[in-house]
Amino acid sequence: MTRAQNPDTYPRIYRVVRRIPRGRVATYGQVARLAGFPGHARLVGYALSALDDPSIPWQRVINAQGQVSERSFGGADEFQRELLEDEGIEFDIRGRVSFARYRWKRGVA
DNA sequence: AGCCTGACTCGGA
DNA sequence: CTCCGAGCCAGGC
Repeated sequence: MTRAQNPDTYPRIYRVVRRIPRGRVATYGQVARLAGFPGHARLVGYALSALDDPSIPWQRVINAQGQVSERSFGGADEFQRELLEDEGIEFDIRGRVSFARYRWKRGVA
């Protein structure tokens, strides 16, 4: 069965994202793995793009390079960075965050 | 059905 | 460290 055919797929992803603490970040691949879909990072990005629930801290999910992924639809990436900076996360000159300092270690918050 | 695209990642050059 | 190509799933045409 494909993920989309399973109505529980997106909720599982959202449940994981919801556990990311304030001031921490996780990668798409990390979320996919924790949700039970190892190797399917794109599925997470897809699920988040379809997200409409404001209670989900989608801004804490970034790519494996430690950067906020750029959107085709303008502004959302800048908004995401602002939200993260408000949580105390710092970006370097290249727009990357330090995983050593901010990466969410599942459960060990 | 085939082809393209996108909020991705990884390994090799 | 950066750049490419391949592998990945879902949606729209």
